[in-house]
This record gives sequence, C-alpha cells and structure tokens, in this order.
Amino acid sequence: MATVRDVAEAAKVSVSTVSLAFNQPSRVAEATRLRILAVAGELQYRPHGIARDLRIRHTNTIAVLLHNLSGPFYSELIRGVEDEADRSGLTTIVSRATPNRPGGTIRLLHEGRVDGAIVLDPLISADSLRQYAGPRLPIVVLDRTISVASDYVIPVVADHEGGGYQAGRFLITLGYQHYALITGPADSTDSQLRQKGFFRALREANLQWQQVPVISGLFTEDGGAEATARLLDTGYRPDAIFAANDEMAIGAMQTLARYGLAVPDEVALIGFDDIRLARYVSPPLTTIHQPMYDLGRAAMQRLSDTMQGKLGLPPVVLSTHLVIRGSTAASPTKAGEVPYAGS
Amino acid sequence: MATVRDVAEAAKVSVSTVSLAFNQPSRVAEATRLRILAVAGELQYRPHGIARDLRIRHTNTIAVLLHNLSGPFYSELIRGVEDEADRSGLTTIVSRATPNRPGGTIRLLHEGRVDGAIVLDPLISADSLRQYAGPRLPIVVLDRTISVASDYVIPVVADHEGGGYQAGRFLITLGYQHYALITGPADSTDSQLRQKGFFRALREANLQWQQVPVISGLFTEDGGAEATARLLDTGYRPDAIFAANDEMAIGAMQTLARYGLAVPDEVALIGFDDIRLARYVSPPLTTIHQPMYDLGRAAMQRLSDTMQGKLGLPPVVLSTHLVIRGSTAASPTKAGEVPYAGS
DNA sequence: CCGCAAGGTCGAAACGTTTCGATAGGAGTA
DNA sequence: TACTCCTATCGAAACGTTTCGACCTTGCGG
Repeated sequence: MATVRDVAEAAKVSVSTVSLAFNQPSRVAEATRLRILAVAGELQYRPHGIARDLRIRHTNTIAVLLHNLSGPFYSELIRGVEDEADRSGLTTIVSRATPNRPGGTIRLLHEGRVDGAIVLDPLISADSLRQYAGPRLPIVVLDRTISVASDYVIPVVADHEGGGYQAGRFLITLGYQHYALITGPADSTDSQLRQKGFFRALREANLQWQQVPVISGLFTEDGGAEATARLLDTGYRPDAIFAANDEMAIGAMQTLARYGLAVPDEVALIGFDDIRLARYVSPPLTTIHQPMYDLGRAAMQRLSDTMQGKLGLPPVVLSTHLVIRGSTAASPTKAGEVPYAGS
Repeated sequence: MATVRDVAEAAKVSVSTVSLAFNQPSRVAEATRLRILAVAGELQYRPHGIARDLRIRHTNTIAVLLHNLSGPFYSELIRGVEDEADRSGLTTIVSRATPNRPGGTIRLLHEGRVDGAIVLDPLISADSLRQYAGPRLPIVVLDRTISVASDYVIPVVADHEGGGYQAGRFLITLGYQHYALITGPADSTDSQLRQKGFFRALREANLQWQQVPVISGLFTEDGGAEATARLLDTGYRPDAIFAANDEMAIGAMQTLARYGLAVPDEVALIGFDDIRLARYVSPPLTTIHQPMYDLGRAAMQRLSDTMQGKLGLPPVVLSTHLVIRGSTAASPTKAGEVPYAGS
C-alpha cells in the first residue's frame, strides 16, 4: 500500500506538501498540486484512515448499538440515522450491543474508535452509559429517558405515554368495556409509559382502570402468547386487549385463536410499534405507529449538535399515531356484557 | 483520557513497561505489574485503540456490508458471523453498503479500517470488489459465485440451483401441471440459479419447461405483485407459481387475491428464502429455506482462514431445504385442466 | 572472586498522517 | 539597493501505542 511518503518521493516534493495538496489545495501551487495528484493516482495512493484518525484525534465515525438487528423496525431507524449522518460527513457503523463480548461494545466505545454513539438496548445499564459518555463521546439513548440524562447522555424518545393514551382513547370510542393489558418486562420504561397513557385514557373516561388486569411478558411473540394464556386461564374474558408491543400482540393473537376466541369479534387487540408484520397477520393488527425513521434522524441530529458543543438542548419527544387495521372491530361489542365466562 | 504515559509516570516506570504489563504480563515482575494495574485502574486508563491499530498494523475488525438491514433474514446472518468472529477475537461492524456515499464503504474498506469484509450486496460490482480485495483485505462474497473468485475474493453461497430443484420436485410430486415463474432482476445470479434448478426438475419429469412463462420482477413485494399482474393479464392461468424469493411471493399472493384466485386451491405458490413473514401471511407460504445463520458462520470461517494465510480452500455451498406450509395444497389440482381462462 | 546468564526494565524507533513554524525566493515598494 | 511581504515549500513534532535491542542488576557456578 502506497503511503504519503512514496507519493512525495515520486513527485519530488516533501511529505507535507503532499498532505497539503489533498487537504488544503489552495495552499499549494496549481502545477505541483496536479503533479502530486497524478502521481498519487498512479500509485493508487489512499490515505491511511487509522493514521489520520490518530493524528487528528477523532474518527468521524459514530456507532449505532442495537440489541438485535431484526426487523425493518431497526432498519428504518438506521436509515434515518444514516441520512442525517451523511449531511455531517460522518460514517455510521452498526453493532449488536452485547455487553460482555470482548469484541463488542467495549472496543468500539471505550477505545476511542468512534466519536459518538446511538444506543437502543435496554441491557446496557444507565451506569455504564454514564461511564462511557463524555465530551469526547456523547451518547444518544433511544429507549429510556429520565434516569440517564446528562450533558453527554441525551435521550431521544417516542411519546410512549401519548401512544398508550391514543390506544386507550380509540378502544373507548369503540365502546369496549372490559380491558386487559399485556405489558413488557417490569423494568422497561417504555412499557410502563405505554401503560400509564392507556390508564390515563381509561381514567378520563371514568372507567375502572384499577381493576384492569395487567399481565407482564417478555416483549417477544412467545412472551405475549404465554402471558395471554395466563390471563385467560384466570377465567377473565376481556373484550379488548392492549399489548405493549406488536410482537406480544401477535403472540396474543395465537393464544386467542387457541382458546377459540375470534379477533376482533370476541376480543379486540391493539399493539404498539407498527412493525412490518403487523400488516400481514390475520386479522391485520391495529397498532400505534412509532416514527422510527424520524427517531433515527432526530437522534443523529442531537448527536451531531452535541459533538459540535451545543449543550443543554431540550429533550426530543416524537409523537406516535394510531394505525387502524382489522384486529379492532368497526362495530364494537355492546356495552354491558358479562366479562367473566363460566370457566 | 489517560494515556500509557500518564500511567507510567504515576507508577514510576517507563512507558514500555506499562505496555508490557498489559500485553506480555510474564515479562514484568509480579510486584511492578500489580502496581501498574492498580495505577491504571485508578486513572481509568484504557489503551487507545486507534494508536494501537496503527502500530500493530491491523484492526482485528471485520465489516459486514449489506444492501439493507431489514429483516431477520440478515439478522440471522449477522448472528452467524458474530458467533464465529468471537472465536477469533474479531470485532464485527455492520454497514449499509451504499456505493457512492462518501462516508460509507470506501472509508471502511479503502482506508484500512478493517481487516476483512463480508459482502452481501448485488450493487457492488465485481470489479470494485476485486480492486478492494487483497492479502491485507480478503473479502467473502455471499451473493455471487463464479465471476468473482480469486485468492482474496471468496464466494460462500447457498445452493440456489438445488433449492430451485427442490421447489420444482415438490410441485411436481403434488401433481401440478401448469407452471409460471416469477424471477428476480435479470442480473441476479441467485435468481438465475433458482430458475435453472426449477427447470431441471421439470425437464427430468418430462414436462414442457420451455413453455413455462417467466416474468421478472424487482425482488420486492411490489415487484412481485406487479410481475404477477403482468402474468395474469396475458390470460394464462397457472396452477402453480414459483417466485424467486419470498418477498415477491407475498406480492404475488396479493395480486392473486385481487384477481380472485384462491391460494392454494386455484393456484399454488412457493417462494424462496424463508423470511420470517412467510410464516405469517395467509395462507402461510411454502418456501425454500436458506440457512442464513450457517452462511454467516461459514463466511466468517473462510474469512478468518484467509486472513491467516490459508488460501485455495474449496468453495462453500450450503444446502437449502423445503418448508411446506399452506400455500401449496396437500391435495393438488387434478391433471389436465385447461390452463387458459377465457380472458 | 570473576564471569555469565537470566530477569527486569528502559529508550528509541516505528506505524502514516496532519500541521505548526520556519525558510527561501521573488515581487513589489520606497 | 534595501526593505518588506507574499507565496510555495519544507522539516519536525505530535498523535498513543508496541516492540526491538540494549542495559543494569543479581545470583549462581566455577
């Protein structure tokens, strides 16, 4: 691999002139510049990124750390990040954030290989985030809010609470009466907020939100299926279920089918996220759409701003919206039916 | 950020001793080593990865370049790569391979930021691959085969031809007679091979494979829908369609529904890839499963071997298998029906 | 008591850039 | 002619490591 020194010798100039020719073209005479460029082309010279990064003390690279890479859910997010990163000339690399693998997160964040990070992984603790983060490595966090904020740990979130509220309102206007909630793991802030919003809607409508059963599952399809089974095994028969994410809603759908309960005729179902699958299950899933692309863009913007020293910007909260599909009935159950079957 | 020099001073030893303490512990006296470690902990010292990489002349990082990141399809692949990379102590970073973006591929591959790459992106030309690749940057290619091979451009593929054959055999044993093919873009080797295998099955069964209509689409859901419409608009009514990937098969499913053709009763449908969605559409899609996880592992293995100087290994071809779901009938259409409707 | 090997430590060079300050030459001005 | 001021170029230092060869102790055997 040709180095700047090779080019310098071949072009009969000093190393610094070659570097200048590339980085500050105006400072070297036209003739010499052309000669250098020609020689460089000849030798297939490419500046060595690592050496450059060492010298200039930053990498122009930012990392996106994800819990897993499945789903267009994340794909959209990354597209947003990239589109925005391009505008600042930053390179985006994606990595699965596996806390304890030697080759993973640590190497990227802690060895100065990136100038910033966007993290979406509940498994990385707030503590380690705070420890990693600093003026030379701001971190945008996409899945939690209050607990982590500081000058260099910046939350960007969707309005989970508002989304939960939208779900609640919608079911209420449809006239459902007997609700059930399938939430995520207890430590998921997102899940808590969605639940909170949902209950707020119920409360505002003077419904007995305290008596609505809340079952928690794993945020996965199987988790949702299992949680729903636990719910139904109590004998309770809700006429509408709000699942804290689409994966669980889809799991719920399977369990409902297994129990012979028709969706949406006997039980309405609403999810959260609007993953691609939601459109394809039958019936298609009514859900709350999260603006993943916009979240990605906003995250990258905040990161970029912070990297340029703009501190103390107001937190970003993007709104969600309701997507009505077939898993909720246009004509709701009549009010007043008996919620408990004779199980 | 503390440097090795800071640690050295604080521990009253030379810089080299500190480095030794970390990298060749046996070469420094136990007492000093402990002292150094203590001081390093105190100062929160982390070696600077970039400086290290520059000195040792490699990065222990490999890049996975993907056309896009959607789908558990790629997620599985990456999991395979990572599991294998861990065993060699390599860090994996993923990037969308967007040929002409300044911050993308070029920076990663051409500026010496990675020691190897795994590429799955039909848009990167064989030429640029050959140009990038070399002893210091072997590249494993996952989506093409003959055209690119060299010592440092190594193909790892699924047996697309065999998969196409499996699809063909299966439809034949079910007794279908009037086939149609929805292929991907003309320049996709994968698609060609799948078609070739499919036709081989037909030929072996003495069926008129030359007369089977072949429509090409975009490898996307919409592409499949559109291609299917073009097919049906000719008036031809196949009783079985082989789509060269699942996305297109799902698109086809939609068009078939629009034309009032029931799947699988009036038209059987088989796809390729076994993406997650395949299980959820209705009817669930019969398809050819590609072993993405294994492909990822195999790719990483080959890469690692090549990086260690093992050249000329035999090409890797992993086999596919048939996954039977609802889009093909258990009881096939009777032979001899009229394939052309009165359109 | 001397010489030598082994163990422990160190200084310096190297990796390939960028950039600061200096220098040389030439043009313009007085 | 002598001075200043540009412009084009250069040399050297710096970024933070790793590693090679050298050096200095010690302890031991002869």
